[in-house]
Amino acid sequence: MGMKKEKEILQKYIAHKRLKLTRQRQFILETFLSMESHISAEELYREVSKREPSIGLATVYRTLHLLSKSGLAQERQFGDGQTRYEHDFNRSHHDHLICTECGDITEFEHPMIEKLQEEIADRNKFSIYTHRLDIYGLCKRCKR
Amino acid sequence: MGMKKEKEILQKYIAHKRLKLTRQRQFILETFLSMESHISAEELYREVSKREPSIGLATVYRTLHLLSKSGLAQERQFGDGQTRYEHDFNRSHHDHLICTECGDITEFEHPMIEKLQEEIADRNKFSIYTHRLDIYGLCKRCKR
DNA sequence: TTTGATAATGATAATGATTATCATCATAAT
DNA sequence: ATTATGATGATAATCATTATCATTATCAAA
Repeated sequence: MGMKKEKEILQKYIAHKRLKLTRQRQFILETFLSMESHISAEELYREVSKREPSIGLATVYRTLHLLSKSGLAQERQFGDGQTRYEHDFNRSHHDHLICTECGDITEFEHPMIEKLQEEIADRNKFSIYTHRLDIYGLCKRCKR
Repeated sequence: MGMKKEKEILQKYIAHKRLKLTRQRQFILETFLSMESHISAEELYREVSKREPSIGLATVYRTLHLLSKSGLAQERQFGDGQTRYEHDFNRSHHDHLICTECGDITEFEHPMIEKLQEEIADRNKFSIYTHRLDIYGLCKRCKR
């Protein structure tokens, strides 16, 4: 699997911050990358536990924060009560269609919407740091 | 204060569902309407307690759910860990600019963005139930 | 390559927001 | 007024996440 670049990024971040590269962090990163995007800490923990039962839930949480800070993951809330983490390496900004029936999350990009947002920010003398657009409804499979 | 209409709506909802119109529910609604939008349950509870210290936090939570179901309030998450409730009577859809420095929330409307979203939904054979667009950054006061 | 400083781990207690429980009370229809 | 039942207040429970702490692992320097 092509996760060499991601491992390098983590190593670089860890070196820069004078942290330590542990067996657990490496394994959690590998597992994170092997799973689909938008997983919760609990889901990742269950997957990790299959092959490394000694790794604790707290370490999964800690590592997810680390991945977020190093730019490999992004924390997001979709309103189901738990934080979800999406892959964030070499990804351009995108937004989400969330199916309220099956929980499926589809990503999309729309440059024109971004442009219009800047317009609004200007009008309000607001300086944008980030944004999110979540569209809730039924995906093509669930709307019968 | 012009909250006659809102009281009627609550009464109608309560009658329809065969619930009961209590002193607490009326007072919580009045207080909710007298405060600015986007408050948390805790904030509303503190305000309510000033004049009606006997009203419990659980009742505030329960009443906020009731107001949401009756269309007078809308629950929203802005990522600060607590649900916020906005006034939702006679209001058209709008989105939010959230200042990450001072917490200020400004509302805006942009019909063109709505249109573009429908386009995306069509393209994905997705049927929209609702959406939210939150723009995070610094408001004009906080960006120095 | 040992050593030593210190970051990381795993287990688990703590937290904070929200919800459930339950005995008692209030409302509204009879 | 009576009564059936929904509502309340106090508080225990829940759930996701974070903090604590004794122990272990990493890594840079000797």
